[in-house]
Amino acid sequence: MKRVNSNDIARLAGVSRSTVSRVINNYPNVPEETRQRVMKIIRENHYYPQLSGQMLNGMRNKTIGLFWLSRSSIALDSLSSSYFMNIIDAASARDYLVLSCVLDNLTDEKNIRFVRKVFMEGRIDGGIFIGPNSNDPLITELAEGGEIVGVFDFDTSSIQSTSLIAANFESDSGEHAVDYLYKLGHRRIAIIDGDMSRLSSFQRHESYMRSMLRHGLTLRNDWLTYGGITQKSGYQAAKRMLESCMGDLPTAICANNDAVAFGVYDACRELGLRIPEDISVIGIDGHSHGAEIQPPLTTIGFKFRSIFTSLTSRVIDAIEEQSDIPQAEAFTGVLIERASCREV
Amino acid sequence: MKRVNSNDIARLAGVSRSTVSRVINNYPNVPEETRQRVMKIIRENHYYPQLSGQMLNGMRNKTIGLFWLSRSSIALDSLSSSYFMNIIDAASARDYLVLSCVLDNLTDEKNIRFVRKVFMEGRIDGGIFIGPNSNDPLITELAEGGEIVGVFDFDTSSIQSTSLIAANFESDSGEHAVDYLYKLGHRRIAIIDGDMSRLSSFQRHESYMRSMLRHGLTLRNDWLTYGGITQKSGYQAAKRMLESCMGDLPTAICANNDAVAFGVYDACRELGLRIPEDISVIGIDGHSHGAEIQPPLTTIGFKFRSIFTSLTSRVIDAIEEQSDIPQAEAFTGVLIERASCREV
DNA sequence: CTGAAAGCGCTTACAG
DNA sequence: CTGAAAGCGCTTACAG
Repeated sequence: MKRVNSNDIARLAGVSRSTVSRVINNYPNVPEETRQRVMKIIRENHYYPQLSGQMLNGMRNKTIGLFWLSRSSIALDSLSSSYFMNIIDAASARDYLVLSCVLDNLTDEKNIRFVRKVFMEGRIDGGIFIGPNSNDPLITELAEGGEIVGVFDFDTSSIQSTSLIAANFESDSGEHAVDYLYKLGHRRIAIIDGDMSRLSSFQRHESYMRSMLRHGLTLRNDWLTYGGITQKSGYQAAKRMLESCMGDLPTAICANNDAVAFGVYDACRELGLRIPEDISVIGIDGHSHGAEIQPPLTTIGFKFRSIFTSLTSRVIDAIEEQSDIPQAEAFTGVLIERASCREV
Repeated sequence: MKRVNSNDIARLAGVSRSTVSRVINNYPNVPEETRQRVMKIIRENHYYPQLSGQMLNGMRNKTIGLFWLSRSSIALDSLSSSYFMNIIDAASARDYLVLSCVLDNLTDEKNIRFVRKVFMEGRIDGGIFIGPNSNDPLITELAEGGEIVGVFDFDTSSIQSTSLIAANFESDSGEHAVDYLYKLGHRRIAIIDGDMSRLSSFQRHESYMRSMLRHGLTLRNDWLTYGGITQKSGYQAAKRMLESCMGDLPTAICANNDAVAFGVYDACRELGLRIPEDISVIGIDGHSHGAEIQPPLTTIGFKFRSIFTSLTSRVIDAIEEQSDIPQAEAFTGVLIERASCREV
């Protein structure tokens, strides 16, 4: 059962393959009558132009690659699954498809070769990376090689290539968090940092510090600790930190993100600390789970749908060679005041 | 900056394009020395064969389409996000990529055309559908047209095409649930059904009934209700059902799946019913969230990773034209006894 | 407005 | 073991 091709359609419609192609690609110089006739034959015979033929002529694939890094942190996270949905939706709205890949890291030679291959084989018109280290060399290499690359949470300052497109968090969410706690009367504030190789974690760290210094608060070593970006790492960091200063606790904890804050909840529960009675907790992200947990988590919330829609659609703009595409956009967070922080 | 092609490699290596192709495709009749020389040139020049050229010669794409149905029920569900991961992993282990599409339904003409197009354009070698109605005509059409189609939770009994591959739940999970409650002494058992157009919901319904009848239990209309497959629909169904028989409550509720069970929890909380003191609840699925919720949910658990790995790898087997591929596999659930059911 | 022809990048009988 | 040639299914200058 041979699949019908443009030759068959041409013959059946009594035109040349050129004309069939013109109809398919909506060339203006085809009389309406011819167009209708050809379209009818196409429909009747269930003809679908083969992508491979089209691509060989330099046409676009209409596919973007989605590269998810650090599987462990996203596996069971509803926030990631909605990221994913947002990207598919945004691509779909532009008539693009999404090829999804999950990678543990971008450092193994095997993974690097894999990503290069996906780009170079002509499978995708561009790619989006979620969760890479800031300044990852492969991403830079691809962008400088002219590939269209979108990245969530990436430092573009050192890269000139216009084919690198980023969507980032504002750089001062940490300040908002500390300022809010300060306003509630907190002076004894602990900080759990994330993964410092990620732009957002680094920026949050820096902006916590800025606000602490601005308010003249003491940066106590036993109240500062490195965590990670997962709930588990937040739990471990909080437990370690709180146990080390049990007689002299902070009154509030800034968690690098909401998942880490959930980990802080776990640690507090285990140590018998009530939130917010004994200790206040503030996150950053606006994870939907934060509204369901007890007590509901106060956080700096972001509109992830907008972030990913913007990123995806700018990547597609770049693929379609539009001009004046903003290379990096930083999104603003807003305080979502729930019940995990109290006045002191 | 022209991309290097097989001609360039041939010239640089002092061989013909035929030989370059033979090296790339691991033909046996190439002397090791030649192979090495060609490979070296390929690496040095960062040559990647264009997929479109290869496909035009009938080679495989090494891509499978993943069609997620009923977006609403999967959007924020960690179970779905792990389904997804399992499929990508299983495909990746076989060197296949996954093109992901999300669709509300398979009934809109627009969606039907979209799916047909993805298959027919030659983008994918086969596809996997998650969450379609049992007996969906499009899936039947594709399979009978010779496309390789894998489906999760699908009735294959009326379809002869060997290119249709299914992974299903065992048909008697409902019996396990009711039998367990019976063993705990429950005689007043309520049932919340799911979406009867899905094979699993229908089978669970039937097997609840079977067990109820076998034990001689009364099927009371006010204790039977239709729900859906989401937490929200479970909440609504449970609330409606419980409110309608407040003076004469069942002692246990069988929820069509774990998400529905979570909805039952919500309804019970709202109505002031304690689980399991006032009413026992049992789910089906083995959702990880069930272990975290209070009280931890007793359920019939499935190994989703195995289900999706099996489905994906059988689809790839079919793509690669292997023989004796099991067309439908039914997976067995095991009782996970937690704290939501008590003895009466 | 339209067709014949060239060409995109590959693979694979075929012939040697 | 290897190359020249045909061909996969399309699009697009080009010429009319």
